[in-house]
Amino acid sequence: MNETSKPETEKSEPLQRLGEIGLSNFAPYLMNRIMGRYNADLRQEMTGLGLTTPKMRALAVLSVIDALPISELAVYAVVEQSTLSRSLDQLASDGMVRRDPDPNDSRVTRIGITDAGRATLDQLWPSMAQSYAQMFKDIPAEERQAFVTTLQKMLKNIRKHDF
Amino acid sequence: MNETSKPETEKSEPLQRLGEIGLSNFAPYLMNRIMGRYNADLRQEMTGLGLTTPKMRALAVLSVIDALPISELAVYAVVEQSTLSRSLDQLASDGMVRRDPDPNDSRVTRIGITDAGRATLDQLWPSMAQSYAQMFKDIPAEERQAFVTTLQKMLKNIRKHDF
DNA sequence: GATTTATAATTGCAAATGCATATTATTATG
DNA sequence: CATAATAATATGCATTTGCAATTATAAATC
Repeated sequence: MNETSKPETEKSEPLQRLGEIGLSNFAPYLMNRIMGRYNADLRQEMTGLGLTTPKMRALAVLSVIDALPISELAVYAVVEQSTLSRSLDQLASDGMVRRDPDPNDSRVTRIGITDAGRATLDQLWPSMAQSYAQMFKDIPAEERQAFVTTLQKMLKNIRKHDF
Repeated sequence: MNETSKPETEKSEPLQRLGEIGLSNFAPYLMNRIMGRYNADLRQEMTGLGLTTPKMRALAVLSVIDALPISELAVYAVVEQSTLSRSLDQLASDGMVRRDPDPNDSRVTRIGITDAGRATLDQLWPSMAQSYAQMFKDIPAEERQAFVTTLQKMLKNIRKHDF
């Protein structure tokens, strides 16, 4: 038996509908809404730096894990492969990344972030950190940690790759 | 003094960088990545029903809160106003929503979901519920509840409107 | 080792997106 | 009560996006 805070009038249906759950209790809705705001807030800053969301994400990932194959970068950065390909065109022509051929597999292109790329990301980082702080305002460290732990489990549950 | 589970080698910097936090500890990254997968998984199902992400979100919100002004629907559905306007054109011509003039303010158009709209959403719902279940697989009810509670706080922290 | 199958990356193209602006209606101000 | 400022929605337009197909390379199978 699973206990709930308040006993419901009915036993659980085979499939509870969204109206019954309510938007504000439906985690995917809340997450989409929060990230929508976060990303929209950031877009403004990015525009000033000549970045789009995919370009920013690519740089952000590369600042942590450099020299990734494009296909892996697409997964980490959560950007469609074809979109990423074109974003990399722009980043490369702006001197923010390099395309290096993989020595072992000539199908693969590895992407490296340049100093200029890091510098641009550094300019954006304060805004990202600021939005991050705003998001977690008044949420105690313990709760934040628990939240991130749950997120890590969720990612493991739904990701298609091992990274 | 704030205590952490393990004492770090250094006192907290004025601005910790992403590389130091690590992607897998950075909540916005994890959330974007999880929702990216969730949305991409759903997109496939939606395509078969003639829906796009904005159209689906509009229907999902309307299934819970009907007769919303377009501007409010845009906030709830996390879709740009102009994008939503066009999505509603399509939904209306497919008979999934109605545009009703607001009796008190003739600038406002209120959107109502039709039976056909509900029926389409019902067809999609099993996939959404399935992705939802997959996301929270092996995560106990208590932890899910705590997670949602944190999300609700976060939304309150970053939203621009009172709803 | 030739042929099939699978993988990485790019590109053509139609559709979707977001910004800035236009249009219409409402509210606030002088 | 005329006029200016604000608000809701729609639309023009350039850019971005995602899907499907293409190209090039590698791995698997016969």
